[in-house]
Amino acid sequence: MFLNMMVEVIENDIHANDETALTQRLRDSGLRPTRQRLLIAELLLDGRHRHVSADSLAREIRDTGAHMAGGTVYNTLNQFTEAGLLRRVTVHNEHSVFDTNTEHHHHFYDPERNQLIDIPANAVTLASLPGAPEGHEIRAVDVLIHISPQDS
Amino acid sequence: MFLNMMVEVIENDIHANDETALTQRLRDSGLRPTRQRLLIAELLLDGRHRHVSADSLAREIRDTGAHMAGGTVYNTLNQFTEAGLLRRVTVHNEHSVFDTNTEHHHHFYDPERNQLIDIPANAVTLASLPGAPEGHEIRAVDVLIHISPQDS
DNA sequence: GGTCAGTTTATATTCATTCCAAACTGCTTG
DNA sequence: CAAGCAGTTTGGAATGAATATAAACTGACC
Repeated sequence: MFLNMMVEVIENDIHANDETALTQRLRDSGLRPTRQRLLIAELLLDGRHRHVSADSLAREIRDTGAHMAGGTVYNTLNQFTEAGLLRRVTVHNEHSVFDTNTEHHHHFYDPERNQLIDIPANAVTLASLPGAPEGHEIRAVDVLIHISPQDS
Repeated sequence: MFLNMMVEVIENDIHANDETALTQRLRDSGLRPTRQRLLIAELLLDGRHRHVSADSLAREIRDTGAHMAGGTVYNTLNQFTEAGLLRRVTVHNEHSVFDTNTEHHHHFYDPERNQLIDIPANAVTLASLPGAPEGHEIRAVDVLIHISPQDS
């Protein structure tokens, strides 16, 4: 009992700063700092820049020894994204739209109508691009401009 | 019977040029000009620039009165894309990756490893962008640079 | 016309994601 | 600090896009 207590104190000590900081951060974002949100925050919001999918994160959580429902992982990621704690990136992947315009060009994306609008390639000028990583070459450059109804 | 024949001849006449042109185009792309591929080609490869999803195309096909298996629509779209007759565009949608870097930045995408690599925003210079359509404003600009192993 | 590789078909399957109702838990209030 | 409630989590079912599969079909070549 005594031992137990001590352990708890120590644990509190170790995590005290991190946890209260993260707790505050969640609160500031309007999210109740629950056990599962804190765990995900600990894993993702440590300042390192990386890319996770719902699946890879779920695996990471399992590796932690914790259990979390799949839906919660999705919900949390979405909430964090909405709160600006994460950013959603889209990859050339399933759920595609096919363009009969095979010339090089770009797109506006209007999420309201789920609609794409062509932008001629020459309307976007890329003044500089980074070189591709060692041993790779650039195949294509896609610019997707997200638009939304103007704030009034 | 006679009437029937005439109708057929007329139909042949009307479509003769289009069909042989499209037939040729498919052949040139290494695709056997089957009934279903020709129908999709007729719908999509008429020079108009538009965006279709597998689903919207399937609906269009149904509206034509023709029947086509869902899988064939997917297969054909993929084959056309591979042949360069169409272009695949990805939209901010399901199947996402979450980025712990919420600063504005861009990505390399390496399809071999299905991996994203960050590009700092300042490594990409957008010299000019088109204005957003009437009543809309630009929310975000995502640049996705597709890379592949260097040709040797 | 017969043959066969290439296609199409219908169906089953996969996989990411969302939905749902019931159980649970942080927070506030008395 | 107990009670209650809104907000969360849970597990499982549902959805929906896309692919896989095996059997039937068809375009092209002899």
